[in-house]
Amino acid sequence: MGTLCSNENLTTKRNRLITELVQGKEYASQLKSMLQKPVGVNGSLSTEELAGKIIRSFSETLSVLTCSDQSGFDEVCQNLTISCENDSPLATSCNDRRSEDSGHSSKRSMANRRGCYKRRKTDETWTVLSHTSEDSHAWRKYGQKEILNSKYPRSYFRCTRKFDQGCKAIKQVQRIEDIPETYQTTYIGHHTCNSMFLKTPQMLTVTDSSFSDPCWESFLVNEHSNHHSIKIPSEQEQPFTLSSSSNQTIKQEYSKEDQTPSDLTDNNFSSLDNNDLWSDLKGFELSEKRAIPSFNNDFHFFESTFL
DNA sequence: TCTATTTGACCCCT
DNA sequence: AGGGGTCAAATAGA
Repeated sequence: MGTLCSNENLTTKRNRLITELVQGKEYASQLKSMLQKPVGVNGSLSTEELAGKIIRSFSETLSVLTCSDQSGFDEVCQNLTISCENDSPLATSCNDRRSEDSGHSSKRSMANRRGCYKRRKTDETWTVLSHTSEDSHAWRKYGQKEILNSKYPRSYFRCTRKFDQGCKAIKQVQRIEDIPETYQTTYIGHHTCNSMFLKTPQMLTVTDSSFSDPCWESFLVNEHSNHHSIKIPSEQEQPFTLSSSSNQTIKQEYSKEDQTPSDLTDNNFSSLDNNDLWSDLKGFELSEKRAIPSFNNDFHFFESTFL
């Protein structure tokens, strides 16, 4: 991934994004065809291989968008009309002071800490409401806070891979008092750790109960640009079990984890029409309009991004 | 002993 | 100034 963050100019990055996304779409289309006619379609790639390629495509795309070349990322964000709220840099040398401190037993002086604190809200954020605060990723709680006018405290989690793989994903979980047994989970930043890729194939397994659960509710709150638009999924977009059963292979985080690019699209769709990248993407649109398999939110959102 | 969680304090941001 | 995000020592648990 690190090699992806070289000094590519904006045009190069854009082309790479387009290529990756178009490729991913094509793979998803193939996958759908294979699922419809599972026996001996084309005889080329297996469903697993296709799924892997799709995942890889998204990963490449995300890595381009979130690479350490902050200026490039900002440019891409702006061209995507994403409000990244880039008044402050996302990743400064001080942004992750804990990692700098890891291994140091002595307490840092307050003078050294001053000015190093950076809020993470400038990262891409999205919010999910669900009946559980759990998901497929390994999180480590690092704080809890009583929130004003809120009955329940807010818990703060970071990815357990933060130190060994530098994953910057964090989440905040707060129980909603108005809605029983419902948690609002705010994810900040994407997982860059490998655990995501190791677990991803599991998202293909969905239990029937997860589809039929009448109590299932989940929707996203896009916080870009402070536009808190709520996306209420269709029935097809309710594929994941939110129960805290032992089978945790399917969790909502898969959907929101990978749907972020489309999340941007869903909520900022109109604004994209006027930028070059969107025009380019539309230009790449395949002639054959296919529905992406609904068993997977990721694919569905992927489709909605481009079709 | 190691790892995870709790919790009070610190500090940034609005 | 105060709310909220993070740190890190203390504590709990495996």
